[in-house]
Parts: sequence; structure tokens; C-alpha cells
Amino acid sequence: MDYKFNEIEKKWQEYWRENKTYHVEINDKPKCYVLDMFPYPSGAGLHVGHPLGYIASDIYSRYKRLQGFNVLHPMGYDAYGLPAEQYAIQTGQHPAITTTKNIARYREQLDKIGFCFDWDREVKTCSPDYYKWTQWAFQQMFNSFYCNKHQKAMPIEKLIERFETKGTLSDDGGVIKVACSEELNFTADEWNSWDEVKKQQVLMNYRIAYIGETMVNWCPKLGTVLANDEVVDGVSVRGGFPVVQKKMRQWCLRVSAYAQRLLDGLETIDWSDSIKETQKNWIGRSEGTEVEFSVKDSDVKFTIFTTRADTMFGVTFMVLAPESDYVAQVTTAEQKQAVGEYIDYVKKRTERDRISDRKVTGVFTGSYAINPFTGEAIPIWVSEYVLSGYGTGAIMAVPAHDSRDYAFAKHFNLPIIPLIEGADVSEESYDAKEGIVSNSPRPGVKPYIDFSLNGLTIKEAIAATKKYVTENNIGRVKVNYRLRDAIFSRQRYWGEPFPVYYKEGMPYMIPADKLPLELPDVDKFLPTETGEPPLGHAQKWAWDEKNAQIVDTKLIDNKTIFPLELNTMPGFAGSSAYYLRYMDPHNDKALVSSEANGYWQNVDLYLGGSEHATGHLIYSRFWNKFLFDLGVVCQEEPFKKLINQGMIQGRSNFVYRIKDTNTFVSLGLKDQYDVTPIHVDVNIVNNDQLDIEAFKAWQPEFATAEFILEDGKYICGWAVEKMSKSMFNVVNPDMIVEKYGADTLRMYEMFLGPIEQSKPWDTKGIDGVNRFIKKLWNLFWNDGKLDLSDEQPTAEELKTLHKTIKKIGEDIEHFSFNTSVSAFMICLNELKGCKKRSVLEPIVVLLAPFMPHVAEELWHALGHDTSVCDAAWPKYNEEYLKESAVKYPISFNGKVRFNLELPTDMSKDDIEKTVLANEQTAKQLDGKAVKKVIVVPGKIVNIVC
RNA sequence: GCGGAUGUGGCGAAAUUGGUAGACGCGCUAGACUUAGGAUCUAGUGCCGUGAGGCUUGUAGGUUCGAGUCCUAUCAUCCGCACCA
Repeated sequence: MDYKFNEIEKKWQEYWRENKTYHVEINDKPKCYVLDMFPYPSGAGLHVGHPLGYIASDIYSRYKRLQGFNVLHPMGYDAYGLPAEQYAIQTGQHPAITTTKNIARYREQLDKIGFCFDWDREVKTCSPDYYKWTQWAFQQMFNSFYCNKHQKAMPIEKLIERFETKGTLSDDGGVIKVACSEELNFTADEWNSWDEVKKQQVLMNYRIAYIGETMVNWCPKLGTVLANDEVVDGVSVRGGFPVVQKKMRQWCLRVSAYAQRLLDGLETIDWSDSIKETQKNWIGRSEGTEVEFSVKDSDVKFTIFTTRADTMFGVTFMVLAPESDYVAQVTTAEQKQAVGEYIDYVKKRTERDRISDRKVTGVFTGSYAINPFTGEAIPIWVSEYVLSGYGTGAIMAVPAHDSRDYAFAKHFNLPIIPLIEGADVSEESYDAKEGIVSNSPRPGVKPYIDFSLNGLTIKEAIAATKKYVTENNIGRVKVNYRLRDAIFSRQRYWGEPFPVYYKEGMPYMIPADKLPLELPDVDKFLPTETGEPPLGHAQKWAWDEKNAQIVDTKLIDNKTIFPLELNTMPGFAGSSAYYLRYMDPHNDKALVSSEANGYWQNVDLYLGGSEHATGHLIYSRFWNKFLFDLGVVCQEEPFKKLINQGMIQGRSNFVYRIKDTNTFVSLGLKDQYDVTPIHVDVNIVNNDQLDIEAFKAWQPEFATAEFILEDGKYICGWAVEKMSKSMFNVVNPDMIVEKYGADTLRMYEMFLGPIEQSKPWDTKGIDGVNRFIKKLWNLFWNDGKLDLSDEQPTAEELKTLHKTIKKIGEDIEHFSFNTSVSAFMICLNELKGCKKRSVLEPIVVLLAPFMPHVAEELWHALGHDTSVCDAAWPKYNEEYLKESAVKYPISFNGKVRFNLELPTDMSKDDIEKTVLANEQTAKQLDGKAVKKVIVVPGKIVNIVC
């Protein structure tokens, strides 16, 4: 019987759909949650790289199910975002329409591959019953603040109560420890005297979702702000447009409050080292000291941050960031013009300029700071190499031990004082954190304070300085993070609307029972002429506070009818908690019920690309931790284990046209001519051999092409490039499915190599996998009928079977799917046409995760009337795996080696005797006296002579 | 500059974690069956050498009876962070 994969695949895909084979509900079995990063449905459809991760997770899901787990394996769409909107602007189509179309196309393509998704749980981030919960979470963040003492988010009411009774005074007499944008200090009386607007302004300083006036990444071409992870090398990730820094009022999420927990959490989860490292870098924890400096002949004091508190005696100048508020305070009248000019110069420079040329620039403010350790007056400079956004935006410069300070000192001729014994700073700074401190204070200098670091190691000196600074109240120990708050507004249309209206300039949340606030229709998607976001075009986009409803924009009177927020949320809003929604997708009372969350807990296995390391995977963890603080979810980390599948690159093919002709020369002969390589559609090339007729038909200009062949063939050149339409190297999964079947596609994608590695797609080799499936298939059938015997298996057959059961199970647990495919091939070779039911039936179950359609067909042919998905994973028996003899490598003084087969149960003494009695051993020994025989049990025999 | 990962045949890759390197597949060679072959089957295939034999896991050392695997340097490629004080 022929292997008619398209009939089989169609038949079982329908069967699974009709029988709801993959539908899951909470039951009393142990759970397993296997999740793929949901796709963004672009217009291009899926290429062969997209399903790689889906196939791997599908195999794992099916395996876990066969092992008796209740497996949640859902799929959905991340449907809001910039590309759909850019497309809408270009084509005039509503993004909702193109998105719906794209989703349908994705679904069609996914269905052909035979995944075990529970489609009843599908989510789309752009559908109102989904984004209701995105908006809800945002409102919870607005109504929360982060308490650093308890290290968790708390209701803002608690903070208000506190302000009403104690202001910002904490129990220990300091300022309350809460995450904020700016440290405020006020009494209860002051608080109580303020009006509503002032109170709201102050609260904004503490809310987890807040409006902040911050430097943002503004992308003029896209007409929107972007988050830090959406900008690379000064250009936008989407589109590659220039990005400039601009101060704007924006919604922000206080992700930075969670920096330490985001860092600590990494220790508890099973992710790859590289992605953990990437997140650690992104969070950028740095432990240091803040030290207060006063300005000479002035009341101004300012604070610097340093990780090298041991270098206090080597400070020779101070540097402020150009954006720092201190600049205006310390600039003297004489220097005012120079500083002003410098700041104008810095403003003109973009992020990109700064990255590309690292010129040493700066200007003296005219003021001097007093070093609290030496009493010296040291000049205060302004320079762009100090960043306003990190630390305090001000540094103490120690040119001897910091290369940037060194470059600055050399350029402006400032003094350099080495502080480490033996450090030579004549050519470059000594940045290493190793050595013994000296010159602290310098010998012969009258001590300003009674404190010395001389003779200590750097580590000890840092600790000693911290202690001194803290005790003498001139500073404090401080941990800084590079992680910044996430900017949460986008001046775009195609995103979640904020459930917010404005009264007297302050934002208010629309009532929770009125959610979702649905995205209104607009006729233009471009920003309005006034620079307002596209929602400014909406006809009905005002909030009637009294009647709690949306009304016509024209009615806004700012008394009872107020304007609604015009910005929308960014792409990561909808993708931050979608894994929770899958647990309980139709619940309209809660994001997820506590029953559903209590059962499914969190994601056991998460598969997706590593490009989300500093975006989605940070935001999701933050979002989940916030919901954890609220008590909405029971697990602090959303994704227990993460696997980053590699990218599938394209393998492009080239033809070589002889210059100024329409003649093409085959690869092997091209060096004899002056040729231009031209990308050719990989779909008309087979094993690098060009289908000449198809090529002529491909594009009109090639219709009359002529060819110089080698061995009667036209051989194409090739290169590995990104898979993209413009390279003509996109391979579509449907085409593979059509030609070879879904099972072959699944097996082959796994066979390509380790799941985490990036690799080019190369259709060469797919025949090998296809051949395996055909051979396997033919083993079962004869003359269109199942043809298996009930004979007992031989010891060899049992060994092969049990070896395979063991191997496949271990491989799946270790996500080593490529070796599983090999193991199946070896198994088939070893069985040598064995047609015994007792051997083949368990193998069908082993194959079910990999090639579900074939397995299902065979399973039913074997007489089962339920799905193979409901079978039990076979257990292997160690008994059958025992070797009758083991091959021992034998060496003589490490020089000569050969192998000897010995029974496994032999004692050490017997092994020695047998080895020495062995003919080959005797020959090798050649009369030499044996000094020692070493036996490492089960492994090796050594003879020392 | 800091950090992470990877280097094995013509190609994709294995290697029970320190024990006969190159499993399995592709490709290639020869043969069989075929009107035909982009079908199927059989055998061979790391490199050098007619040969016995020698060499071989980026390079150079080291530990070990024994190293692809561990240690130390070094080179190459890829990725993340980066005037972060």
C-alpha cells in the first residue's frame, strides 16, 4: 500500500477536530503547560522557520500527554502593533481587516502541520474581551505603588493613608522607602492642605503606572516613542528609522522597582545561561556609594555615585551631565556663555553621533567642589560622557583609575594622582580592581580628616570608605540599576486604548465595570495635523463621567464630559500576560480564576526566539510579579523552563549571468567569464540544479536566456542569508507538506540539528527522512492489508525495542530531537524487516509525538478505536538492555591498545586472569614482566610492565 | 572594554559526560533490477599511502594508563551589554 500522506493527514486532522482530541479541561491528573511564543500575524505568512519551535513543543506536549499528564498547549495571536498599522497606512486598508486575513492564513498553514493545539483557548490581543484584561492590569498598576520595605506592590490607598497621618516620614525617622521618580519630603499637614490636583500630582510620583516627563526615544518617521529594547544602534528595530532623544509626557511602568526581584528570580528558573546573562546585563545591577560634595563659596550640594569609593583621595575634578539640574546652579557668571554654548552643541548631537565618534568634549563651570576627604577644591566640569539617566548624573573623576576620566584629564590638562602601589599611569589609566592603596592620603600632606586607606587592598578600602561615609553622614551605600522604567505610550492607532480620561490635566481611570474601553474606528491612521495621535480623529472619544459612557468628542466641556487618552499601549502590553489568559480564556469576571491559575500554575516549558530577551521576557516577568503581589497569580515566575529555538536562515541560490548578455553560466565554469550573480527563486532549484524551463518561465526577461552547462546540468551557487522575499529564498511549509507530507516536514525540521542552533534551511536531505517514513510504512502493509505476525520477538529485537524506548524518552526530556530521528532510523535498520506486532506496536506510540498522522493511521489499523494520543508511553525494561559481554579497551603502559570482550559479571580477579591468559595479550607482552594490572570496573584494563 | 556561546569528514551532525571519534542522514563511488529514473535494493565511503602503516576533533601546551570531552594560553566566528562611573 502506498504511503498516501495527503489522504492520511486530511483524514486524521478532521478526526482530531471532530473529536476535540486536543481539548483540555482541568482534571485530577498532573498538569503540564507547554507554550510557544504566539506569533505576530504578518502579511507574509509562515515560512519554514516559524514552525521549528512549534514542532518541538508539539512533540513535547504529545509526549507528556502519553506519559499521563494533562497538557495545556494553546496558541493565539499577538495581533496589535506597528507593522499592521504601517501596512494600513500604505494600503488604506483597516488594520483589523488585514489582521483578520493574516490570522486566517496563519491558521490554515498551522493546521496543515498537525499540531495538538487546543484552539478553544485561542486568544487574540486585539479582541476586546482579551484586551479588557490588559486595560484592567494597567488600572491595577495605576492604583498601586511599590513598597521597598516589603518588596511588593501595594494599593495606593495605603500610601494615601500614610500621607494623611505621617506625610513621607518613616517609622525610623527617615523618608518612607517606596519606589518613586523623585524623592519627595513633606508632612501630613502639608499633604492635607493640598487640593485634589496637587495630591494627584504627588501620587503620580509613586504609582506603578504613572505619567512621567522623561527623555524618550522619539522616532519621527514612525511618529511615536519607542521603548529601549525597540531601539538598536540609534535606529528603530521596526523599519530602521533614526531615533532621537526628546523630553515628553508619557505613561510609564515602574519596572525599575522590580529590578532586584527580576534579578533574583533568574536564580530560580531553568533558562539558558546566555539569556540569563543578557537579562542580568540589561538590569545592570551595580553596587556603589553615593557621596555628597558641597560647592565652594555656595550653599549648593550635589551627590555623585561611584563604585570606586576607595579612590576618594584621587579625585581631581568633577563632571556633571549636560542635562543635570546642577549645571545651572553651579555655573558662574563668567562661564555662563561657554556652558550655554556647550549645552546647545550637545543637544544637537543625536544618540548615533555620540556612539559613532567618542570625542572628548566638555566645559568648565567656573565652580569648585570641596572633596570631603582632602578638603581640596576641585573644578566642576560639564561633559557629555556623563549620562543624566544613570546614577545621579554627576561623577567624581579619578583619572588615574578610570580610562574615561583619564582621556578627559589628558585632553584638558587636569592633574592625575595614582593611588595604587606600583601603578604606572603615564600612558594609560590603571582600571584594574587589584592592588594595594597608597597616596590616601598622600605622604607629607597635612591630614584634613583622620582617615587613611593606605596599605589596604582595594576591596578593603571600598568597605572602609563606605563605613566612614555612612557614619559621618556624607553619603550612603547605594545600589544602582541600569534598568529603566518602560515607556508605555505609543502615538499610534493599532493598540489597546488606555482606559483613562483627563480632568484638570490629571488622568482618571474609567470604572472597571465599564471595561473594555473599545478601540474606536477612525478614517485616518496617520497622526493628526496638531501632532496628536490618530485617536484624535475619532468621532466618539470623550467620557461622560456622570453617566459613565463614551460620548461624542464634540461634547467635551471639561466639566462633566472629558477627553479620553489619545495614546495607545505598546506591543508588549498585550503579550505580557497572555499565558495567564489561556488558562481561563472565556472568563469575563477575571483575567484568570484562582481555580484555573491554581491548577495550571505557570508555564512548564516556554519556546521562542532569544530576540525577546530584553523585551517581552522582562516585561512578562515584571507583569507577572506585579499580579503575584496582587494575589491574582500563585507563582512569581511565569516561565519555569525556557528554550530558545534557533533561527532558520535562508539558503539563497544564484545564477551567473555573463555581463551584458542573456547567457548564464553554470557554477563550475563561471570563473572563466565576467559574471554577475543573480538571486534565483530557490523553489525552481533542486539540489542546486536549476530547472531551466521553470527559470525561463519565472520572469519575462529570462524567457530567451541561454545557458552554458556542465555535464548537461546548470549548477547554481548558494549562500546563507536571512530568509526573505527579496532574496527569493523563502521556503513555505505548505509546499513541503504538499510534496512530502506534514510528518516528513516535522521529522525533517527536527533532524536539521540541535533545536537551539541557528541553521540554514536546506531541503537536501529531506528525502532521507521521507525514505525512512516510507520504509516504516511498508513494514506494516502487504497488498493493502495490515500484515503483522503475533510471533514472539527475539532477544535482539527486544534489545532494539527497549533501547529505542529509553533513547527516545531521554531525548525528548533533553530536547534532543535530532538524535531521536536518528534513533528511529537506527531502530528500523536493526529490526531488518521484523513484522512482529509486539515489537511494532510500542514503536507506533513512540513515533506518535513526531509523526502524529502516520502513527494515528497505524494505531487504528492495529485495531484500536481511540486516538493514539490516549495510549500510554511504553516503559523500557533494563533486563533486555544488559550486554552479554563488554568490550574493554586494554592498554600496556599507555602505549599499545586493543579491545577484549569480557562478560559483564566477571570479578576483578577473573578479569585479570583472563586478560593475562589472552593470546593477544601474551603477544603484546612479549615476555615482559607484568608489574601491575589495573581494572576500572566496567571500563578499562591497564597492564603496567 | 565586559560577559556569553560555538569550533569534529565534501555537507547537516553523533559520541552513554574521561574509555575503539565520525553513529544517523545527505552527497559521492561501484553494482543489481529497470524502456526509463529525481524510484528501489546491495556494497563502499574521515584524510594521506599501491602497501604495511601513518595522521586526525581550530592552534599550542598541560593533567591522565587514556582527552573531542578536564585545565592553561591562543586564534576564529556568532550573540548580548557598553562613555553605566
